[in-house]
Amino acid sequence: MKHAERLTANKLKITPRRNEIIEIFEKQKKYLSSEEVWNFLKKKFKKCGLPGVYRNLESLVECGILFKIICFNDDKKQYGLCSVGNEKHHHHLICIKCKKISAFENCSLNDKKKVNGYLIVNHYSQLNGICPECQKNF
Amino acid sequence: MKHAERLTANKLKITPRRNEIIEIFEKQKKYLSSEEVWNFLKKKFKKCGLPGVYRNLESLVECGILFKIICFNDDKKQYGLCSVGNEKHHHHLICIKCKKISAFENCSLNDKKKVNGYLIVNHYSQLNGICPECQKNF
DNA sequence: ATCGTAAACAGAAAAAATTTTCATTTTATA
DNA sequence: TATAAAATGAAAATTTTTTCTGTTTACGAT
Repeated sequence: MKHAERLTANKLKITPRRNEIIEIFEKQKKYLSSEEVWNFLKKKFKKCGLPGVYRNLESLVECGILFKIICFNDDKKQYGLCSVGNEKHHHHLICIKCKKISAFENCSLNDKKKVNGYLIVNHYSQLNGICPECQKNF
Repeated sequence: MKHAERLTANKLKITPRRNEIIEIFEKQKKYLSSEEVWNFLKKKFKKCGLPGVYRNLESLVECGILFKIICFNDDKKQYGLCSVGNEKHHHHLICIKCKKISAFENCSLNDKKKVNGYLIVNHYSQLNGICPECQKNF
């Protein structure tokens, strides 16, 4: 599913800001903070408020184009491009050195199952590691 | 390992605030936002600032007494009491209705050393569901 | 047990990050 | 085009973190 389809399927409009945000993530190939996205965006759009950036990042997460990094130490929220989309169940693997993102599809957890008597609705996972390139360089 | 030991092992001091925060979580038996903790805490301590609450919640997470809820929708940060401690590898299962917390120890990701060529450093997981009691009531 | 000290803790105020509100503009579609 | 829904920036509000300064805790030496 293409990005534009994904937007319209979620009643989100295709705007220059959104196209540019997606392009930024495609070029950078790593996860970015809201402020980093804003800095890139300001190069293209003079008038460009931070609230709009936050709103767009959230919208893009809602429709599955971006995802939020599970991040407990950083003071800013971090977002990444979801290359798999939400067709397949998967999680993300991130490099703690260079912030590169990789998909991880071998997840053994099934929603709709029961665990400890709980009816599972959904689950989150994230693997943090060091990518092959960074293993060489450090 | 007792809470007091856990604090001193991490060079954290045992203070009335911290004892009370731990007690609040033990009594409430569910996850709480920083502001909810503050509201409970103010009943015991007249002078009690919100920054101190945030600092203590973070400290208690660092030493493994509390943990942070992976929470993408709520506007406030949420914390829960970690009943297992960090002796055993485990994750948490939370009830999306009543906020109750349960531990989940059958994690298959634990033994993974390399995934997609990445050297795995750590990982986060959280299961969201509906607990047995809430299944009856809704 | 009591005192002295250094490290850790705490509140207040300020700063930073994020979200909401509101009025205006842009987009998609008829 | 005309219209309704969605998106936007600016300003304000809210949440979270940091800084600064005074206080408390842990612990060793009396």
